[in-house]
Amino acid sequence: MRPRTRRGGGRPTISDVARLAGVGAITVSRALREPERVSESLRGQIERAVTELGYVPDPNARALASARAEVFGVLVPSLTNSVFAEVVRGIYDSLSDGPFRVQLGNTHYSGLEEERLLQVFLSQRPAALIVSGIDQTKTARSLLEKADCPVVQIMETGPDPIDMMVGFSHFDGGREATANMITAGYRRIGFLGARMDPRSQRRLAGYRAAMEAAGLYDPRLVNTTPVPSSVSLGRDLFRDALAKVPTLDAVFCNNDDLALGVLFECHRASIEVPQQIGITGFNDLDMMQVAFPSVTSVTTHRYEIGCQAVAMACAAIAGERPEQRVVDLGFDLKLRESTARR
Amino acid sequence: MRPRTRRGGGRPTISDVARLAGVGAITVSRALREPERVSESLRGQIERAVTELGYVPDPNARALASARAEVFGVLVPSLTNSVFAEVVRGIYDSLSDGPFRVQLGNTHYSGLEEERLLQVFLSQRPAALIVSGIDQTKTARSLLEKADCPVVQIMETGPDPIDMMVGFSHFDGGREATANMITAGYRRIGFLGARMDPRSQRRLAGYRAAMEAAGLYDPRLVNTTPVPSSVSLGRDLFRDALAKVPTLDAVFCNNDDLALGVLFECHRASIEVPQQIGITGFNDLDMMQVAFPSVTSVTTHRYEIGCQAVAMACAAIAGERPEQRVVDLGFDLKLRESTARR
DNA sequence: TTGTATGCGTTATCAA
DNA sequence: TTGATAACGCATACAA
Repeated sequence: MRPRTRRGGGRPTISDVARLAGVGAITVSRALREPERVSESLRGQIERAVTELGYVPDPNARALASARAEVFGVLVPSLTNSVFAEVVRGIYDSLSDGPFRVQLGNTHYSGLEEERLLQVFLSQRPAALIVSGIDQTKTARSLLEKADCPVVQIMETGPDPIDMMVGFSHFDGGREATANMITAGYRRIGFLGARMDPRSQRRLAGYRAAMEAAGLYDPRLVNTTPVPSSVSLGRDLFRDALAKVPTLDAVFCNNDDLALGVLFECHRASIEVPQQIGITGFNDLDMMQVAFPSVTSVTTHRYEIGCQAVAMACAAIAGERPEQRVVDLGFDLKLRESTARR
Repeated sequence: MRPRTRRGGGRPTISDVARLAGVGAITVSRALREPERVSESLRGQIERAVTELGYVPDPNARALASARAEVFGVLVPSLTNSVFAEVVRGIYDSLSDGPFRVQLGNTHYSGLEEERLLQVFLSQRPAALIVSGIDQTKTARSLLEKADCPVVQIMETGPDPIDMMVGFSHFDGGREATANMITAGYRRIGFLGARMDPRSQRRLAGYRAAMEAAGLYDPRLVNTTPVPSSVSLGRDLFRDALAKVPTLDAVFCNNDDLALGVLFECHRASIEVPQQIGITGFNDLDMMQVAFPSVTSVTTHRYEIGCQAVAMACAAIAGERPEQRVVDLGFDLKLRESTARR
């Protein structure tokens, strides 16, 4: 019956450090978290003891004792969609300095999955939560409202934020992209959309608004599918659209993958871009400006959205009142060869 | 002086459930983790109590008490590189059923970053660790060897695994891709490489082996840069290569981004593919088969690597001895129009 | 199969 | 500025 058996596997604890430094455990704890509240002499001794023992705080014990984990819960609908991958990268990069870890969840574009993951995340008492979009289910929204931590909705702006928001207007993006093609002289402008999540729906709404304003809207021009987006799907949707409306003279694509599929299909079928068909994409991936012809697209500030979301959450954690709860990072319509008719 | 103040914010605890169900706390704990070890009648009462109270176990308390967090630490060099994004997706999907969470870290292709993150991850006592590549620093390798949890190295196979491995041979991939172009009749085959991480280096080594075997190797054919890969970089590297070796008649690209950049540049400069220039990529993104002309590439089983890594780690956690510690998932060379000369 | 006592490593509370 | 004590919520060890 060994009374001093350590279950944890012999890692040095805060008490070991305290003993070596000749101080109380709580003083070590403070020296680590709020160094300015500990006298300089003790601080030195403690730092030395920490180094000598190779002490690393146990985040689990810390979270249990303080009822607060140093974790940012992040919920995105997809890990491979490069748009979200870049947002996530922004979040990680912004958080890499501080004490916070990231807990990433993939909702697969499902509201129910989001609810489930929210429950899991909440059980850890995260320091902040970042969720994608503004269309949470009633249950999810309620969970987020009750969460006693900052919440940032990202990717979109809209009315009635749960707490804070960073994003841009997908409706405006769709409208401007479409309006530009109308200005360029295109008339039978099709809409190609995959997945059709809420943000895609709002880009479609923007397209429709622009088309109706010009008296050009025709429901037969709209081609959508719930299938996830891909380059090959862009090709297929374009073929369908062309078969349905042979007079089609342009397409606004839900995203750049689709646009690329359209571009390749035009090459293959010897359809001239931008003369016979104009193309506009969305998100402005690197390849769009390299493509031949280069493709008009809507630049979105994805990485920055991630950074801004973290910045806002950190400010809230620090107790600062944000000057604005909703931040619109906007977008930029990049005009390129694919819509430069004449 | 309230003796019964709860610091944790009033969430129901396992004791609350136990009291309501009229059993001991430890029985609730068991009913949750090993239901088969609790009698059916008690199990029913406990389940009812859990539901009624909305009890959710506290993962931090659980980790502290058991000296083991239900967390898979995953280290990848990039979050946006679609190759790793898909591996990560495989990991997440495979883990979504069980109790394990994912702790994802971005090493930015830096060995030092990897060491740092490893320290952070290890402090949580993860259930398993998944790391990318086989070129860990000495320190990192030592940390991994001392970690008392399963370790899986992914993306590559090689000798001397730390614990387990899932991947394929990048050398063979590069060699076969190159050999195919030689067979197709190309002679002045250039190598285009970005980032040049260890896996890229081995693909280059495979290229070189194939070229030397055919007596075609010429160092001036090799164009590499430490700059991260992108479509635009592919275009630039190709221009450089062509300027340096005007007789260039094919390129093996480190990855598909570069290959796409080459393809677009060929379109722009009216260089015929595959007649004047043959192109082979690596990874076989969806777009490669849709491109015009379609692009030969090496399919790698990224999603499956993630799934397999999780499966192996879970087996090890369950105490099963793996039949093989190193799993080679191979690759497939997809022959397409871009190398179909004649 | 079930329960009791105790420990996990840290921080909050309150007093000195 | 520093420290003693008592949680935090759960699981291990052992006994019944």
